[in-house]
Amino acid sequence: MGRATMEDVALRAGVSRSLVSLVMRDSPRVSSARRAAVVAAATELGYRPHALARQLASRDSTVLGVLVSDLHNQFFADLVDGVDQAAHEQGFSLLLQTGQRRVAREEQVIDTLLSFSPAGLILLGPVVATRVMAGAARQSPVVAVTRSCRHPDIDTVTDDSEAGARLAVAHLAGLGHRRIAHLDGGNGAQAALRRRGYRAAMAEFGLPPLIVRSEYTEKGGVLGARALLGHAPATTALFCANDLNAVGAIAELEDSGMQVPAHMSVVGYDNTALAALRHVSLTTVHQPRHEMGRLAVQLLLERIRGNRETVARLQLEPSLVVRETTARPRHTASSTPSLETEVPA
Amino acid sequence: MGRATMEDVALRAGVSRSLVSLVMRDSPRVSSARRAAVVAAATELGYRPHALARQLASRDSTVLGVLVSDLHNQFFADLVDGVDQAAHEQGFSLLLQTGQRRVAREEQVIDTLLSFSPAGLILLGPVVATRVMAGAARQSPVVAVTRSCRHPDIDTVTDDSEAGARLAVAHLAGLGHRRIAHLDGGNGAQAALRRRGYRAAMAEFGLPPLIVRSEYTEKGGVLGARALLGHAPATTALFCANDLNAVGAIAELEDSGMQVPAHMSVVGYDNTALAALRHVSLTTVHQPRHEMGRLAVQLLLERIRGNRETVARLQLEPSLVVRETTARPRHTASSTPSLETEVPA
DNA sequence: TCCAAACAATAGAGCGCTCTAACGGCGGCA
DNA sequence: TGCCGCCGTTAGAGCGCTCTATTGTTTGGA
Repeated sequence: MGRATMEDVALRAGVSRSLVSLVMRDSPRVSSARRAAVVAAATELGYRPHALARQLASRDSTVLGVLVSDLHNQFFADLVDGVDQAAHEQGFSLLLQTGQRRVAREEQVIDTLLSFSPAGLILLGPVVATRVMAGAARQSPVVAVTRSCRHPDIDTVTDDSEAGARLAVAHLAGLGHRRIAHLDGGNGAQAALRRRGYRAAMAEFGLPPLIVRSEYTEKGGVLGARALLGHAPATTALFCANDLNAVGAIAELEDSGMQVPAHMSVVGYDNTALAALRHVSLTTVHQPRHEMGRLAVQLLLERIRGNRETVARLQLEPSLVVRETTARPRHTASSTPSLETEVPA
Repeated sequence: MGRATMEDVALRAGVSRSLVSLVMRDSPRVSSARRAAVVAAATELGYRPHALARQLASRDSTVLGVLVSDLHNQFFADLVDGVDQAAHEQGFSLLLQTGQRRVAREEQVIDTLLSFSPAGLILLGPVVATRVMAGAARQSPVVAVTRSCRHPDIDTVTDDSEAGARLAVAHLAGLGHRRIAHLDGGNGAQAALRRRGYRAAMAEFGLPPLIVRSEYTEKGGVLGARALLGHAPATTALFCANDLNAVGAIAELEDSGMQVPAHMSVVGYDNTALAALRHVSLTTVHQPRHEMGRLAVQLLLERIRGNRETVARLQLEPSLVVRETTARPRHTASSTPSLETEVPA
């Protein structure tokens, strides 16, 4: 397998190794004659620069370390995709490992990633302690995505989940709903913010909040909806922790003979491909995850290239995507005329 | 950021660099006294071996290059997850890039991955020409997943898609269906095999085949179902290219007033998380993708460790997962009694 | 005609590690 | 007592590249 080295190319082209190096790096100060000779020799030998050796010698890396919480979750897969595309455009490669939502494993992964001295580190939905991230930040720039964190050395990219929750509540209230419950995301990332946004929005509309403990999974949605039907059967609308949770809730509602949206309106969060499926057609809050991945890379590059020293905390605006799981409540015509003026079309 | 080197540790521990190297590699022939001193010095300095330098010097890599076709597709995300777990267990890291289903990009990605001289290359659903894979195989062991390929240097992991197609048809025929159509996967990986399996199985049951050109996407399912309803409205069962395709088909069927499975039974392929959603509850053919990812790593390690010289072509047996989108046809009771004997329960 | 400046090319010292060969010191054996 | 072999340790030569400093070689201006 012994691949050709720079030395081989130099020998064949009748020049020094240094000259080959210059050609490989597209230096302008090489005569076109020599350049041609080197290029010819290189292609003849099938030469390809050795990335590791290059990075060792030049001590700047073209690798970005990526820790992703969980690839089973479509949301993170999309984030990785955004990261990959942006990195690819800038000539970077990804060294990727999954953390499986376990703290110990994440710590180990961060350690491994750092041992490659990457140009930067991107943490997608990390659950590890801020202290650990800060430790990593002393070796290499770090960006955390979907995880707010106040450390001055760690850039973050998140969506404004409070605003997102408000969008959902406002939409439902605008349709005339008054009993709007929230199946929350438990201890998951951003769950606290969505809860807070929900509470604030409900207060704003003068409605009583009702939060059911749940989590970011389909099963969580099933159980949450079941609990809700038991405790508060009069509820007419549901704001779910995320799309997966919403789909679970819908399944449970339908199993108990209710129709969505006729008997219950449901809103999800994330606007994953799942929500967009015609068979599901879920009204949801859009989080621009592809864009978030791209931005994470951009922030990293700013640090790598020394264009920025101060911390960056990007918060993207979510938007509402109305599909077919939300509608006016059925029997509340008498209580909603005042709101109708706000909903022209 | 200047991190500690082996030299620093050696100096601090009062030993040679070579000795530190031995300790870092857990060599047995180091006195426990010196070992302790080195370990102490290393932790004090926060020393971490430099993976790149190590690989350059020892010329064996702990990195596996991974080309993944498309992370948006849950199927591939799951494959990557399996690969990641197996690799992690064996102390390998993944260098990952996506090919976006484009040949040119895949070629470029393979080139980039090789420039890191990885221990091996895993191609998940590649669309690139066999010739290119063979070229890569001269630099490093290569395993292709979900892509059969006859080259003697390229190991493969696939499912037996012909058998999978047969499972689907046998299930539907067993329920009493006679007009079973297939929305195919076009030029996609394994699509030709599923077509062939479908044809063979239909022939086996003495049924007339009907193949509608489609693709591995939701939209393909929508369009395919529409075309089917136009051309062959008497069809009572549908075997779809994959789950995504099936979900699209179901949406279209429901939009045209049909009920699944009352008016049309639908079977998918892959058994992705999507199919398992209670709201979808799709009968489908299970492909053990997590396992396939693990096996890919295992094959690579066999080559890397020199335990095998001959080509390996693993073909996994798919299995049928019956859920709620398949049932007996409605009005064909008179034509099916002969089949009922085959379906005891 | 001469020298400075500009340009092309190269030598050689690393980058942080591994690994072979060799070293010194010790105990065991004749 | 002398020699051999073993063990723990180390020197030093790379791995394939980058990059600074330096050497030649032209060119242009005075």
